[in-house]
Amino acid sequence: MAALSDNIERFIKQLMDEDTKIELRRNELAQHFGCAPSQINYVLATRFSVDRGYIVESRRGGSGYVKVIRITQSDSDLLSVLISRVGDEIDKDSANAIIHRLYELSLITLNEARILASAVRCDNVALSGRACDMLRAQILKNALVQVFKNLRED
Amino acid sequence: MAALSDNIERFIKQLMDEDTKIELRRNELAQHFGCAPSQINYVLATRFSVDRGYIVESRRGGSGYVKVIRITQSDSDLLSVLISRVGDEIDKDSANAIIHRLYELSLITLNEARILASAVRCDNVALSGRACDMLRAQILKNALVQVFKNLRED
DNA sequence: CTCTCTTTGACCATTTTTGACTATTATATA
DNA sequence: TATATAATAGTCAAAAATGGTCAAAGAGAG
Repeated sequence: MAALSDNIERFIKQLMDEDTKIELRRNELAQHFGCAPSQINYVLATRFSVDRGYIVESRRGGSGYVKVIRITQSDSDLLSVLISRVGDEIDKDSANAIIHRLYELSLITLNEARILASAVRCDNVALSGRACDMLRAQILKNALVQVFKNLRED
Repeated sequence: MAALSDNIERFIKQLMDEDTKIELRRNELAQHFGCAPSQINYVLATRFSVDRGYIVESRRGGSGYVKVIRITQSDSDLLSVLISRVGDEIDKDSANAIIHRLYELSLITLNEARILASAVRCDNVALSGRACDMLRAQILKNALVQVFKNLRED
């Protein structure tokens, strides 16, 4: 069995037992487990992905950190549904429909919906239809993650 | 956990809580935080930039000082200033500084700031630096218009 | 034996912190 | 008044403190 990764995963989940958000020091953690620091990244990438209901944020440099945030199960389900719905490219109408839905579910406010819609408009941008759809998909997916992250933090 | 710079930033902002203008002694402040005086310059440069809505003035020599001034502007002025600041292309850090400023001015909420920042990230997008900066500028300007439109409606 | 998942390590990127050297200005002194 | 001195602040590059990436080696499961 792949003990190390599982142990690290368990350790992090224990830390999160009561809180939905914790802060780690990558190097400390690696030292604690006597492994390479990049091992921590591996665990975060494989066990704490968005699909599994987690969001990871970090900052480098002096007093840098790694934050792990848990989103609720139902939120995470919806999030992954929406993300796969968006896919690699999405046209403007479908994007707007998704934004509208988020608004109706009260997951975002009217202002947020408008900002999102404007971000996803992609007109005035010198990109051909296909490239535009791909770009829109990327922006929308980034924003979706953000929306759900916000939900957990409030 | 919080970095020295973060603490100094917070300290200065507390001093400015009610006033739009304060005066500091660089060396005193450095001593208070037990750090190199140039650390203060670092904080001023990274956290109190014009993009973030501050102006810093100083004078050397006997009874020298450092003044920090928060820029205040009417909304409509601000919109045009920001739009021309964004221009036809803008890098990520400057864009984030502007978003941060909108948040500090309470013109957008934290959630909105995050959505905007994510929309403007442009990573994962197969675009070269220059094209990316142009795209970012376009998205940001669209969103700015939206933000200020929303303001008028509330 | 092969395939996949894990683990490591060398190299990269970012942010903060410090220090040596420089520039400016008020004030005391000749 | 001219000059020296002390008191400030600024600059810039190096060092320190983090975290990230990616490809290759290792280990287990079938």
